[in-house]
Amino acid sequence: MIVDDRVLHEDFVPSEVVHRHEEVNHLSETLEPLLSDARPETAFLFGPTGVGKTCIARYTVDQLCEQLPSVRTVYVNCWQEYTRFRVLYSVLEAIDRAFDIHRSTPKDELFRRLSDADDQPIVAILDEVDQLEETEVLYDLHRLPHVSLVLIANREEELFASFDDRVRSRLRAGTRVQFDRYGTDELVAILEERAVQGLEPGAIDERHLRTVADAAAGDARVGIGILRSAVRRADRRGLESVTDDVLAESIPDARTAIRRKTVEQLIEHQRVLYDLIAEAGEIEPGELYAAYEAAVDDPKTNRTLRNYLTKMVHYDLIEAVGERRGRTYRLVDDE
DNA sequence: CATCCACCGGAAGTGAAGGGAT
DNA sequence: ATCCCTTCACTTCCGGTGGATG
Repeated sequence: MIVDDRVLHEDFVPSEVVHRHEEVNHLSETLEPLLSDARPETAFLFGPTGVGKTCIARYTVDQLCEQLPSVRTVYVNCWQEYTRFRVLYSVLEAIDRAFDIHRSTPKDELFRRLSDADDQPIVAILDEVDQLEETEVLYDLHRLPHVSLVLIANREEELFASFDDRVRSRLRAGTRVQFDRYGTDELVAILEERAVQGLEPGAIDERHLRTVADAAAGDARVGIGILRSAVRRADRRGLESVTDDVLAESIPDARTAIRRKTVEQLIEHQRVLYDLIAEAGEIEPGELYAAYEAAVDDPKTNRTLRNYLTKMVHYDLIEAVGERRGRTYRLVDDE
């Protein structure tokens, strides 16, 4: 049933964009000055998850590369690379200037090397930039005339709130591209395109795609996840095409899969906290700390737990209700 | 109303790990 | 082999805040 597995992967970049022409144009206009050797403004892509921000950024930058092969491009996911060092390192790595750089290399050396590498323009896509812990690195990159930035985040206000003053004032100018939730029809078209490219003809019909799109509620990532899960399930059962039954089983499956993936990224002690909160439903900090200390062999300090908890709130896994005294923690409910 | 005090989170310090220089 | 330097996860210390308590 599956012809090309990659197409059903969420970070696949299609060769043709189904919707979002307007957004693509807006972004490519912003980057256009590069063609005449000028420096583009910083571009911001805002919108909820699964609306194609990452995909459109990569697609547009790829297109630019075809017109202008000399431009170097970097994609950095700030969820993983959240320190100044790691971001700078990722950029250097992408332009092949990362040789003999290691932990003991001072950060300023990384920056110096990057500013020396000004023979070719660099376009850096920083995804999930609101996860960045050392936002000064944006100031660093912005200072370099040969580096252009494409910054991706969920909400503008929250992103700017996390910046320090210097970064905020430098980046206030810049182009904003807003992405809205897909409608069902748009999502069906996107899924159809993937099905055409990745599946055997007739593997899934339009009616089922519509069901998938409805269940995904405007989130293409969830939609593609459901599609992938349904097709695999049907394949395992030796079916020729996706049926109602298979689809019904795949929907809840794919919905929790994304969260599960995030939970898996947590380190052991964070997961203990997560499980304790899940078990209690809702729990006060004092009680949570006590339960944690009882649950593990070598407990971390209270302060470290608070760091873990704020991180997990950031990841949208748990939610803190109330302020200071009287606060409780609970899991984020799945609408 | 005054005073606790549970909790939050910033700042600075510690020590392990990794690697260069000598 | 030794010393020195870095980053990074964690700890120690502490000031601020506002609901709880009498």
